[in-house]
Amino acid sequence: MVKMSDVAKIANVSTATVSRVLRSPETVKENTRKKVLSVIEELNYQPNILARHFRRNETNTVLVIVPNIMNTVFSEIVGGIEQAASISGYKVLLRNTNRDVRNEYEAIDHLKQRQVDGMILLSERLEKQTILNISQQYPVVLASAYIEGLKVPTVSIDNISSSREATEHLIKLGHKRIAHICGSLFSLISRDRVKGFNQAIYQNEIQMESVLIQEGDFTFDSGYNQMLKFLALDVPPTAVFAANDEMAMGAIKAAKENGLRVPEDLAVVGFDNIKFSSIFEPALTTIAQPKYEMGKKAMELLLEQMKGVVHTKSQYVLDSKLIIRESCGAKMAELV
Amino acid sequence: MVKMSDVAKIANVSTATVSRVLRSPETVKENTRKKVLSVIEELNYQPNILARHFRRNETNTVLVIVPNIMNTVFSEIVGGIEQAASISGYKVLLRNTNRDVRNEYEAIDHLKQRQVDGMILLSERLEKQTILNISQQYPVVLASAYIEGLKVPTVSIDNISSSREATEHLIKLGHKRIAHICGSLFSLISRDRVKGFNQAIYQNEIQMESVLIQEGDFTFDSGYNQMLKFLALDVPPTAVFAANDEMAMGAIKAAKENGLRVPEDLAVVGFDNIKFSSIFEPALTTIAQPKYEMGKKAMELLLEQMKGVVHTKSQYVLDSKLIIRESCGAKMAELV
DNA sequence: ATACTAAATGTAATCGATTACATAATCGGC
DNA sequence: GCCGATTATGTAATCGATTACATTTAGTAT
Repeated sequence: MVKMSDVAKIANVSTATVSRVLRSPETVKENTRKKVLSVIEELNYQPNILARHFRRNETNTVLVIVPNIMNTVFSEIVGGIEQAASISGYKVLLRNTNRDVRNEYEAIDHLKQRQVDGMILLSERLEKQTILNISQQYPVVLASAYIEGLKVPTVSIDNISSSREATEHLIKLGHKRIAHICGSLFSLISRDRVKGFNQAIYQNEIQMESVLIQEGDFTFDSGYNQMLKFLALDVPPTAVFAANDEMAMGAIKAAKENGLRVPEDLAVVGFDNIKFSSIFEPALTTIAQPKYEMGKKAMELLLEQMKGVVHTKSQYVLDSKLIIRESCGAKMAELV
Repeated sequence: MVKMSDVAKIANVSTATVSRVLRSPETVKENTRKKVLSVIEELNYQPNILARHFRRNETNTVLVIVPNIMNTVFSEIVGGIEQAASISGYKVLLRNTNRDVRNEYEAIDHLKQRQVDGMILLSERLEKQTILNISQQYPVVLASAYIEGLKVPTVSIDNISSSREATEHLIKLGHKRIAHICGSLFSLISRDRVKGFNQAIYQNEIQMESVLIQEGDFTFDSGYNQMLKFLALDVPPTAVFAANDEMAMGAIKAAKENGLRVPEDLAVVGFDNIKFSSIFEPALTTIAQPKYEMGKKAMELLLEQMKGVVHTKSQYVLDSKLIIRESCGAKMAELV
């Protein structure tokens, strides 16, 4: 392995100069710089990055903690992160937690051991206090979940308002009996979406029964199963708001299998706007999250933090948008 | 920052002993070990991993190069890689290339600079010779594309045979005019799938016209558009084999919009078995790739390579399987 | 030409764990 | 209790780039 001292010797300069040519070329006279560069070329010298990391105590790497990379919502956020990171010469270390807190703690060790310069947390199993602690010591950005009152840089959408908007959309279409299939309630996102749903219901003085809220786990099957419960009610709902698109699709499948037409007999709204929600039949009305942009923004915030920029603002709420397609019946209504 | 020498001083031993306690505890007497461990505990000592990486010239990190992490086929493979990696204490550095070769070359520099101990390549833009070169110098595993005659450890399915099987399935169902929507032909996978398609056609002495093979780019829209071309033919095909599920769905959409029923008027088979293919209506008949397992196997091979194990076998072909659902009409045929 | 400032380069310490080699402690057998 | 073998521990060099500080060179004004 060619090392810096080899280059220095042949170029007839000191290693300090070689180092400067690489890290702050403007401080080296042009002649010298050219000479050094040509020797580097000639010897095909590659700096030992590990030595640099060690000496500088930084790695140009960020850790991304994801519950499950196989979920398209997360993989799109990661896509945005990766894009922003690589533009700035940063690398992305990916850690799947499979929703196990122990894996999250392990991941935090990477931070403590300086294996990464910062961390983006897409996960939500850690205690509020733990997150606060580490974010006071290391650059950390949360993405996807807004935690009330937590002064840690966060990129998210407003889950409460979006859910309210989705639900109000159903109310405006004339529905009076509206159900909600929420995600696992240990997740803050799910709780927020329930909150928004309830706000819409109460503000519009719609009748509410607790049986009209059922907990799923964000999977297609859980959407299907919870819908079956609704259908078994004496008076089933005429509209369902599901906390994500997958469950919305499951609910629609259950409805169809029971002879209901969507949207004619049952209106459905989902959340996330995953790729397939437009392909699905009926095309899903849903709340679009700017997933890729959330990732990008999160990485940009992290970059600034790592540079030492201190933000007064800590919560970045990106715009979400209700996308009206077929499953809610609005388009059908227009035609009438 | 507490360092090893601090621990050594307080425990009244040398740094060598502390290091041994951490790296090969069995070589240290129990008393000493306990004493050292308790001091480590007491001081809350965290070894400086960067120093270790530097000294040992290894990082316990592998690089995964992916065309696009937002594509579920790749994110599932990455899921398998991550799982196998974290079990063995390895970290995963993720690099999206967006199908730009320059990004692949950049990624290779990481290997040369020893920033990672090995690499898994899910991408296919590099020259055969380039891949061979780097794989002779560093631990490398290819996943997803089998490159004929290339002696580099590879995990893949048999794309040719699988395509043949998919096509023959359509032939057995009585179709005589079968079309193929292939993926971008710069991709080896696409070319292999075309090959398998052709084999089935010729071996069964089915009529063939070159207009019955159209090139898409693995997107829903391209499937839709190519299907429109087929529908515009004087004698349109009665069956279509698409090189991935997304294009199959696009094709089905186009068919439906033109008044055809699937599978009654048009049989369709896809490839990949992405999650949504079972939800789609009609549920897609498709070739299931063991994506997660491919990732896992690739990582396991890489781990062995990094340990120095030399394999005589270099191509690992995992089982793929034809999953018969609704879109091909086989179930309908059974009922008759 | 001189004196002074600014720019360019060099010298050598430094980051902290690992490990080859050297030394010391322990054990077993007689 | 002594010797050789084995096991445990210590000493100190080492990995290679970075950078504080020292020194030299170039540039400018008088």
